[in-house]
Amino acid sequence: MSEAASPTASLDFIREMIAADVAAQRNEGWVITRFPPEPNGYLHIGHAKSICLNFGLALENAPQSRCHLRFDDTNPTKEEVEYVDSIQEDVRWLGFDWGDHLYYASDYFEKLYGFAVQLIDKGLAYVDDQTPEQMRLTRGTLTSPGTASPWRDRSPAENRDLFARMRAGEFKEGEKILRAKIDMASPNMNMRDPAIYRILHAHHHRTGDAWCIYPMYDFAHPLSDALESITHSLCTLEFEHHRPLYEWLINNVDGLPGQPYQREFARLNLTHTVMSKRKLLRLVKEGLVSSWDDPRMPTISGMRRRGITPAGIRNFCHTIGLTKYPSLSELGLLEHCVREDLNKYAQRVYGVLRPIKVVLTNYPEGQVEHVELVNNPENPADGTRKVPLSRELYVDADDFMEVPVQGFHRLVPGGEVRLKYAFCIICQEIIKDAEGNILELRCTYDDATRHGAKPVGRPKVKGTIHWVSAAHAVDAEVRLYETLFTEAEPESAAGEDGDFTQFLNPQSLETVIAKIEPSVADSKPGTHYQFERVGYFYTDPKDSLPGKPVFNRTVALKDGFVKK
RNA sequence: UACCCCGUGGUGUAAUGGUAACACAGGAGAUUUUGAUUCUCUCGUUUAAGGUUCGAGUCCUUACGGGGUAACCA
Repeated sequence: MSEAASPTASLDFIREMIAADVAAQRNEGWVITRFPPEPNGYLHIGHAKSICLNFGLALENAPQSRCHLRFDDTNPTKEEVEYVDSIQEDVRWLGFDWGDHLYYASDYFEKLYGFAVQLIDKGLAYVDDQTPEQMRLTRGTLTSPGTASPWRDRSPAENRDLFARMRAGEFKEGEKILRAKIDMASPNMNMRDPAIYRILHAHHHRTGDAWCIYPMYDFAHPLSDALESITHSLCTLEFEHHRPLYEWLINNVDGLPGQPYQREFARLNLTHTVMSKRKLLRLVKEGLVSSWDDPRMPTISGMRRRGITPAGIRNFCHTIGLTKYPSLSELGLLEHCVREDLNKYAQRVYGVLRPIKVVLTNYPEGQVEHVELVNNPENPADGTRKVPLSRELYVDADDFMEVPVQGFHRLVPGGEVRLKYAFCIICQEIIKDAEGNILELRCTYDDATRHGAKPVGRPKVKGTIHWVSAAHAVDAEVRLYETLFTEAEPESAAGEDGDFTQFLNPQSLETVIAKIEPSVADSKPGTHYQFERVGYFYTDPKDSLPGKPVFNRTVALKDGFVKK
């Protein structure tokens, strides 16, 4: 893959560590990583960072490497098959492949149960009868140690019996819990006898009703990693304090096939959006966006629907690097990566977003000619296409100014502009209705300025604009997206008690009926285009129909024209 | 007010004790029948104070700043 680190490029701290492990022949030089989502929601661009890291590592360290996709499905009350499916689709779409290595933590429930019994036998786990409330109270605080549960010193035999009865369904939820016996006075809250198995009389999307006790993340995760012989377990910074517990389990459970270790990196933060599942859910639930795959959402499915490309996302993830610094990346960088990708292959077409009619008064009525346009100047192999041209046209309202500002060199009254690949026109007259709205521009064209012709003694026409033939143009719904939020950091701007939704951008979606050249009328849903001089657009995979196309603006083109 | 992690241009990263570099963004210019692309130039940086050293962004100490942590969530 082009974005893979070249041998000369410097390594981030994770890759450096892994390179050292490989050099030292740790695990015989194997690098086995995993991407371990909980199937309780849709993936977003933050997950993409982790996906690119874990799957990227496998690619970079081939052939002694692989990356597993493992669903961390240990909480049946939150998980659904729908998410299992969408996550797989998203990872594949991003361009990665787990081969045969698709796993579920729930596949290990029996083994995990055995490991818990092992800890009980070693006197390293006990069944606690305290209520969740009592446990919270006796755990202590950030500044004071916790106190031991009265049940902390039950014998292994009693614990084993109780744990078996938990599994058998003899107790109600919250009545009993299995805890690791570590250190109630540890400054690390995670080491204060963490819960490792709880009672949940819930239906699991894969194991059905086979279980009524489920392992906690802190217990299941390291042991699942070990069972899959994962060598490097990479997660985000908020799990840093869980590392001692991760290592405690790896060190205290016997018979593990692998000895993984965990390292943490900073999660992705992006300007002008929110990333937490809870907040994204709120946007969907309150109808502030249309769905999880609303093109304004930072979800993978939303970005896909918007026309953001996998390579664009991968390059973005590569460019932002990997550190422990809690950075905030600019949305503009993602947009740059997407433009850079699309520029290479998106076919150019003409689309007029805000049409103004132009009548060429000296062009023969009823005449139609076909102008040859280049499909992609970046790639001549893409060839050309013919686009009809006639007496009545549409040009973009943005390309006309009745009272031009300084530096504006498009169409102005009495001024000349080039219709790209056709000829130059001069605006002779503005026709308005009673309210003063512009109805049409009456222009004359100059046959001597046809494409390729180099008339001598004429001042160079600075402006070149795109156009469509009015009679031939097709109406298309075009969705123009802006940032979802007006603030770069909506959460911080809202403050502790504030509501981030107050910074929702009222202009984040504008729908217009555009006039597009006829060649894209039957565009296949899911096709990328560059509307010349305007931006990159994507035929909406859900709503676009042949003959009735719908376009989403992926990202606008950079506009070098700044009004003074 | 406990513990852990982190501080390099506006943003994101690099420099592995030896000339602070790259990308994005911003600015200027060239090219251009996309005000795009491409190309050139430019802007601007080691949080602070001590210490170690011939030499510190890098090692040590302290301060300051930012983030994280007290689910039977992951």
